[in-house]
This record gives sequence, C-alpha cells and structure tokens, in this order.
Amino acid sequence: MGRGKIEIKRIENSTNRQVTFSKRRAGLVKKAREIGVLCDAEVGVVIFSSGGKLYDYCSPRTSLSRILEMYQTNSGKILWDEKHKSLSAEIDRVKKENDNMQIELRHLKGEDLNSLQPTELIAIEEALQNGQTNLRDKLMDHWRMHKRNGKMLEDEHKMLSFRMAYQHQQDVELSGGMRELEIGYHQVQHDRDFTSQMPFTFRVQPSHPNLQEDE
Amino acid sequence: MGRGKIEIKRIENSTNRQVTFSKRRAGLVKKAREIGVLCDAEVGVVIFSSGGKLYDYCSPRTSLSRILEMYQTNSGKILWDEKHKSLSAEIDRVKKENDNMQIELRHLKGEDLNSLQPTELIAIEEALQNGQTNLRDKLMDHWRMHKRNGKMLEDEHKMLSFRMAYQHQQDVELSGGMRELEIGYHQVQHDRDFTSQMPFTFRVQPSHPNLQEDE
DNA sequence: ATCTATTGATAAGC
DNA sequence: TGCTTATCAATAGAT
Repeated sequence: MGRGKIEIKRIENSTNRQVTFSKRRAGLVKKAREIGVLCDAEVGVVIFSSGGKLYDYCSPRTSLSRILEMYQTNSGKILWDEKHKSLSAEIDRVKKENDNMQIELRHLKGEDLNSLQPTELIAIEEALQNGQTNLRDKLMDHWRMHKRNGKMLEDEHKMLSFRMAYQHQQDVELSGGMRELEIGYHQVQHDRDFTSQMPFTFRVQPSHPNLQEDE
Repeated sequence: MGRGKIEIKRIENSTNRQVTFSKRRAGLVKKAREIGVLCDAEVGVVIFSSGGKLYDYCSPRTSLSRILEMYQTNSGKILWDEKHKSLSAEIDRVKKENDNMQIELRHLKGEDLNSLQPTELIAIEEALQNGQTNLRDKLMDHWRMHKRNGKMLEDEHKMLSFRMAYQHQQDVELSGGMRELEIGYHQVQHDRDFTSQMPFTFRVQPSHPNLQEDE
C-alpha cells in the first residue's frame, strides 16, 4: 500500500529503512490500540529498532509488566526460570547462524569447495558474479564522480586506475580461459537439443587479446 | 477499511467482536512480521482476547523472553542475576560477530556499498575476483572429471555447459564495459610515472564480440 | 513533515 | 472458520 508495491525483505537504503520504520511503527501501534478497543483485548507490543532503540505500547488500564505476568501464567512458562534456558538456546541459535555465515563467507571466498556439487558451485558463482557487477558499478561511479569533480586525490586516482585496468586484464584472461571449455561443449552439444538454450555469446567469435608486450 | 467505516469503540455484538478479533489479530501479527523484516527490527506482541486467551508473536531471530529482558534492561527494571548477565553478554558478543559477518556477506554480494570508500571497494572486488577464480577452477575440475569418466549426468552436464557459456558471456561483456574506463585512464596517465605499474593488458586490443544472432 | 497514488487490510455477506 | 468483494486505511515515493 503505497505508490508502488514492495517486497517484504530488508530495505537496503538505510534512510528509507528508517523512514519506513517510523511510519510502520506508528501503524502497528495504532492497530494494537484499535484491536484493544474494538475487541476488548489487552495488547502489549515491544519493538526494538535495528539501532537497538526501544519502543513499546500496551493497552490502557494495564501495564506491560502486568501483561508479562499474565503471559507467564497463561503460557505456563515462568519467564524468570525460563530465562536461563532461553538464553542458552539463543546462544546456540546465534552461534549456529554464525557458523552458517562463516561457511557462506568461505564459499564466496572460494574456500572449502571440495564437498560441493556442481549445482552448489554454480549458485555461488552466480552470487559472485552478481556481487562483482555491483562492485564494479560502484567503482565506476567513484571514478566518474571524481573525474567530473576534478578533485580526485593522487593516491585514490592511482588505485582506481590501476584497479580498472586490472579488472580488464582479469576479464580478458578468464574470457580466454573459457575457450577451452567451449571445445568440450561443442563435442557434446549435438547429443541433445540444447542449442536453443545457449546464450548467444556461445556462437560468437572468441576474443583475441594481443598479449605481446610491445617495447 | 471494509464494506463500511466503523467507529473505534467496543463492538457490542459478541460474534462480530470475535470475528473482528481474529481478523485483526492476524493483521497485527502480519504487520509486526513485516516491520521486523523490512526494517531489521525485533518485535514482540502479546495479545489477550476478552475471553482471556493468549496469543503472541515475536520476530524469528529472538524469543519473547529475550525481548522482555531487553525491555527490562532498557526500561530500568533490573531483576536478574549475574549468570544471566554473563549469558546475555555472550549473546551480545556473538551477535556482534554475527552482524560483522552479515555486513561482510552483504558487501560480497554487492549490497550496502554506498558508504564505502574506493579503497574498501577495491579490497572487496579483489576478494570477489579471488573467490571467482577458485570457483571456476573447481567448476572446471568437475567438468573435466565428468567428461573423462564419461558418466556425467544429463542434467549436470546441461548445467555445467550452460554455466561455462554464461561465464564466458559475462566476461566478454564486462571486458567490453571496461573500455570506457581506459579512455579516462589514458587521459591522465602521463601526469605521473605510473605506466610501469600498469598491467600489459592495458595496451591490448579490446575484444570484439560479434553480437548478432545468426538465424 | 506533508501529500497522494496505490496497494493492503478488512467489514459484510455467504 | 474460510472465501469473496466493495470500501476504507495504511503507506511508498516524492517533495
């Protein structure tokens, strides 16, 4: 509900995220108040922003601590005694999450790949390709902006220039390196009708970088 | 919002009240979930119906008791012992580690790059380049091994072939995209003695992919 | 913070 | 309780 539909996933732009948080927090509290009044319910809401700031609401005529007591009674859980268990469980959960991210990081860095299937390797490769595209866009933004402003620092300029050139080199080399694989592909492609699914580049002249140093 | 506007006051008809309660409870929880995801917030909701029945929701990465503890910390009420404190401290520590990895992962995926300096962008780009090199080596290993063993499965073969071709395409395109930057570089390169540090590729013919589809 | 085009939530009705 | 639909409400994006 707004000028455009949005996916329910983390808002990347931090300003937008903050604005949306404020708006929706207000909306949530309003809804909580309404259901309390309309349906004669008691409601408690606790919200922590990503920055850790606390916001809360609870129906009039009661208090959060009373609601929490009722929660304990009704859920059969004794929060104070449960707390220890729940804290331990949380540590486990967070650590596990930690491990998973660790693994994902390693994979993205090209480590610990031996146990992976081609399918998984390809998925990671795609993620890398994506990241690289975004990274390079951003680097080019910097390059262009600095060039336009004419106030690029000497060191920054060196690094950017060097890096741009290096990327180009890498691409040409990898691009060349893939030629070997084309052969493998062409050997088998007539087995099945797969040609229609192949990217057009496949039917393209391989690039011919001139790799001689000219003195 | 519905077939007619309603006043926000207790619904007298008990059936309607019950129905509205169910619908709005679902709506409230949905909103809570959404703000949690969109804005990276932690949310806890506790609802008692007029009949005294308990309903609750809390964001996935936490628990109600955890949220309630955070609430107590933040709101001043402190009634927990040292053990809990140390457990909480550990959670905070691990979560912080978690956040850092999260950030690194996002960066590698090309997200949240706006606040980064060129130096940092370049470091990330290098990591991606590395990862990609390793990934592709591994993919080629798979390709060669399966081809040699002659027992590549049809689907695996399709995916590998397709992926190899796709990588090639990407490289050629990126390689082409870098050409623009060469111009910028050549404009300034005579300012300083930087030529000796430039990769030889820089003095190389750009690739000329033939992008016409041949029917 | 304010303004609206749009999407989203939901009151009624079945 | 679950669907459907006409309406009102929340809010995304722009200012």
